Amino acid sequence: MTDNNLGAFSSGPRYAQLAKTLFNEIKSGKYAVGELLPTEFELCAQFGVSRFTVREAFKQLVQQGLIVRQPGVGSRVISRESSTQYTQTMSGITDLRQYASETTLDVLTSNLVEINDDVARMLGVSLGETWLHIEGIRSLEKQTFPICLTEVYVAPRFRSLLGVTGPLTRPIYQMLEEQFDCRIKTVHQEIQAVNLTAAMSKKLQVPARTCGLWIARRYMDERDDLVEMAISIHPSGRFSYRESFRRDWQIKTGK
Amino acid sequence: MTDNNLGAFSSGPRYAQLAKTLFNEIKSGKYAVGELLPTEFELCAQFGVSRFTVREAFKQLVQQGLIVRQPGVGSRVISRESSTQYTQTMSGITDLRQYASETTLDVLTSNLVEINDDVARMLGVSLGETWLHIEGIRSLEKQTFPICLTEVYVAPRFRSLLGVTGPLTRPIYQMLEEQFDCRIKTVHQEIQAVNLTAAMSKKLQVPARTCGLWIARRYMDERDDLVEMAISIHPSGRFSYRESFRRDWQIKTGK
DNA sequence: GAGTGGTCTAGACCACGAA
DNA sequence: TCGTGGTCTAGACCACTCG
Repeated sequence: MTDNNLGAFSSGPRYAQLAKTLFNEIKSGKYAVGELLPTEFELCAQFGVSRFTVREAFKQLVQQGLIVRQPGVGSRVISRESSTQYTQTMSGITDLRQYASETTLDVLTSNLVEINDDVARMLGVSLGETWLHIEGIRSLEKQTFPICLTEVYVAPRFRSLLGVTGPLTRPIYQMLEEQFDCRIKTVHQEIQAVNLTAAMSKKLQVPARTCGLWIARRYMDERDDLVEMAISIHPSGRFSYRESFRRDWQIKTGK
Repeated sequence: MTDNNLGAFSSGPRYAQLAKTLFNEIKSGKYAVGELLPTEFELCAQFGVSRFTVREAFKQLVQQGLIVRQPGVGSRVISRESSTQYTQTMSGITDLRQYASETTLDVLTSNLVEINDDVARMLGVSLGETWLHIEGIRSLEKQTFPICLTEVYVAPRFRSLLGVTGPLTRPIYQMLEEQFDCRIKTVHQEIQAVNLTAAMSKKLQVPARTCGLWIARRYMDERDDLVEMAISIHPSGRFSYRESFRRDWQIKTGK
C-alpha cells in the first residue's frame, strides 16, 4: 500500500509527515493536554502505514516534549507547544574541560546539616530534613587557580555517602549512583550572573567586585525525586559555559 | 537464534548491550578515531542480531557524539569519549519565556557593516566581509523593563534580509529560514558573566555596576557555515537561564 | 555496479498496567 | 485477561557514494 493519507500533502519520510500531522492536531487542540493519542495500531490503520513508521513519528513528538509514552497505558499529550526548537545536546561542557580532561574537587567541609528556611525553599523540600552538605573548591590539575566554589546538598536517603574527603576526581552524582544503585535520569540547570562576595573573591583568588557565573544543577532520579543539588560559582573571565544543540527534526508549520 | 555473544555478559535490551560493547571497543582504541566501524550487515552477522538491533545501538553511539554516519560511506568514529553524560535537552529556555509566551525585539539600528578585526575574530571569518548588523532591545509584552540588549550579525549571503524594522516577535533565524530557504542545523552557545558598562546599565534601566549574563549563539546551517551570530546581554536578577537534560541511554562501564 | 545507511513492511514475543 | 508500548526478526526498496 504505497498510497496513504500523508503522501499527497507533504514531502520527506512518512514518519516525518505523520509527526507533522500529529503535531498540528495537538497544536490545534484536537488532542487536548492530558488526553491519550490513538494507539500505535490505531494509527497504523488510520494512515495505512506500518508500526515502524508510527513509532518513528512518536519518537519525534517525544523529543519535542509534546507527549510521554507509558507501556500499558498509551501516549499522553503533555504540551501543546514544543518546548524548544532544538534538542539533542551535543555537548554541554565547560570550555575548560575541553582542554583539560580532569578537574579535581578539594573538599573543604562535609557534614550533615539540618535544612533551614532558605535552603528548604531552594531545594523545594520540607524544613527539618537532614542533608549531607559538602563545600569545596574545584581546580584544574596543573593549575593553581581555582575554577569554582562548589556547594553540594545530598538527599537524606543518600547522606551516608562514603569517600567525600580530600581531592575528588569524579563527580559526586557518579559516586551516588555507584554506592546506592540510584540512577540519575534528569538534570535541571539554572545559570545566573552574580557579584562575588569578598569571601568568594578571596577564595577564588580574583580581584574584588568581579562577577561570576552561578550555576545550580538539580539531579533527579527516575521518580523525579531530588537526589543532589550542586551550586557552583565560577569567576568571570576564567570561565565560560559552552554547549551545542542540534536540530534533528524538521516540522515546518508554515510553507 | 536467541543465543548470541551479548546475552551472557549483560542485561537489558540487546541494542543497549551491543552499544556498550561498541562503546568499550571505541574507548579501548580497537576502532581509532577517523576509522570506520563495521557495517550494519557485518555487525548483524558478528553478533547474530537483526539490523534493527544494530541500528538502535548505532543511534546511541551517535547521540553520545562518538560516531557520525554517512549513507554510502559508513559509521566513522569521531571521538573516543562521549562528549557528555547527558543528551536530549528537554528545554533550553529562559524562565521568562516559560511564563510569558512572547517577547519582542525593538530594532534600534540595522545596517551593513564591514567586519573589523575584533568582530572578525569573534565570528571566525575573514576581514573585509560586509555583514548585516542589527542592534535592539528585547522586552516582554506587558512589561516596561527590557530583558536584554541584543546584537546580531547576519552572514553576507543573507544580508538582504527583509523586515528587520520595528518590533519583531519572531526570532531572526526564523526569518532567515523563511526568506532564504536555509535550514539551521546546529547552534553553539556560550555563556559568560560580565560587568555591565554604564551605557548598558542605562539602556537596561538597572543600577550601575550590576553584572549580567552574556550569551552568544552561533547559528550554523547543514554545511556548518555560520548563518547568524547573536549576542545578548541580560541584566542579573531580572533573568536566569534554565535548561534540562535527560539521560536516555544506560551504558554503565563499571559493574 | 557494488555497497552503504535511510526508510518501510509484516509479522512476533514480552513486561507491564488497568479493569 | 486484554491492550499497551518496548523489543526484535527477516525481509524489501531507495538514494547515495565510491571505485
